[in-house]
Amino acid sequence: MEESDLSVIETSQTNALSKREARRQAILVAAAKLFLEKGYGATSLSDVVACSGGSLSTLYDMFGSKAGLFKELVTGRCREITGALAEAEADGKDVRRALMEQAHRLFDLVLSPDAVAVIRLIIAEGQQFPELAELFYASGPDSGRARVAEYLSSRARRGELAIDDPDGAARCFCSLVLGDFQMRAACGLAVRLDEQEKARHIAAAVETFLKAHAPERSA
Amino acid sequence: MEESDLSVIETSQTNALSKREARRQAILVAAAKLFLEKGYGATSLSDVVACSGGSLSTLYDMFGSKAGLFKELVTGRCREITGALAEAEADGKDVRRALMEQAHRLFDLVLSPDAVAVIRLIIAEGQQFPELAELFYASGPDSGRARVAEYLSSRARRGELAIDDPDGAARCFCSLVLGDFQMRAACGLAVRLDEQEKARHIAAAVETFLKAHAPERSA
DNA sequence: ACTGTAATGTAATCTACATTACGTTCATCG
DNA sequence: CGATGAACGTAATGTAGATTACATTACAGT
Repeated sequence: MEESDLSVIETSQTNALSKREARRQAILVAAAKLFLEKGYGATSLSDVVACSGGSLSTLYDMFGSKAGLFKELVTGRCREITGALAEAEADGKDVRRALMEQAHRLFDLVLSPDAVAVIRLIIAEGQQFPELAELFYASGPDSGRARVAEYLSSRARRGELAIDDPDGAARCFCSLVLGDFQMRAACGLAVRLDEQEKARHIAAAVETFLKAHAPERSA
Repeated sequence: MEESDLSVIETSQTNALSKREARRQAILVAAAKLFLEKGYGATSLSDVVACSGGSLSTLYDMFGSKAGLFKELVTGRCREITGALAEAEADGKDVRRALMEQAHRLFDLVLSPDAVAVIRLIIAEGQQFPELAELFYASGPDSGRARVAEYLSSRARRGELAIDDPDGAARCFCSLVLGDFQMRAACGLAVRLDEQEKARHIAAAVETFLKAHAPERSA
């Protein structure tokens, strides 16, 4: 029975599943909007349902509790956000250009409204959900930093940079690029930087990094 | 009547005031402990009173509301924390030494449990209390950065550093020193650094900064 | 001692949810 | 068609906590 008419079963099941999946997504979208915008405590599940359509009962059926919905939401957002870092592949370019591009990517990603809202939530609810911070850091900043460190190492091996502690250098690079903008944004302060100021800041950060890690001329 | 026996009036008034003041302080201390430790939402005013002694009525009489108590508490903490930066005065020392000392001060201050708890609260309740972030940044990081910028300028004028944008350089210095430790701490992740690692990190930050801003030899 | 004022303790009020229960609707499947 | 189970909507239920009201007490100034 399970094997014979897969097609029929599949269509019906995919219909059912996709319906359920659609509800699920709708709830997650609504929850994202409300949680990220108003915070955990200030968002009621009735609000979420009012915004997503569907019923409270379904929400409880799917997520079990407010905390369950929240955790699912934040972990999903973490994956999305940190996934956006993966596409680097700048092996042929010269170091300055590669670092500039990486710096822009990093800056834009970390200061995107979504990422800011997520980190704000993680900080705000860190007492109740300590797992979230660990998860976020492991999948985001830490793996990103490791990638940067690896890149720096490879360039150091070719003599294009002077790096003795790749991990420290990577931290240094990220810190220079991000400055205190992330913290300011997390605090809710408007980070007002037009494109020109942003470009100037990033260029300065990269130049500082390069100057500090320039290979010795006489060696 | 007002002028004649000031002393008597004063003693009685100071007694009364100091009593009131004592209550006030007790409440603020208890509130600090609970708010900083458990967060705004998770702390009830009954908890505060239970911890401070006195009565709920007095609390309301003095602070008007939960939000009022919170604001008073956080602004007070901001003043205390940021006040601790003021004593620099390192004019005779050489640049490296002065920067090292400043870096240590900055690092210890920003990562002190109190400062971490305060910034965590500011971030968590930023939606409800946007003033707090502005106040904190104005009195803390911004004025601190300005002082660093001024110092760097003065050394640049003497040719001991190459600085074209003092404010940018100050941001750079602070970012290098703090790394992402502040954000990690705010997220509740344990920042495990023994004294040696800390010293190494700070030394590396200062060296990086100096290398990037060394005055040109051939000029 | 007498009075007004500030401080206390207790308990009532009110509101806002999280969570659960239940009766209804609707589509899918046999 | 009739049954099964998901999804729905609504309305309890229960709790927690902010805020207020009130009756009582301590105490300074006369």
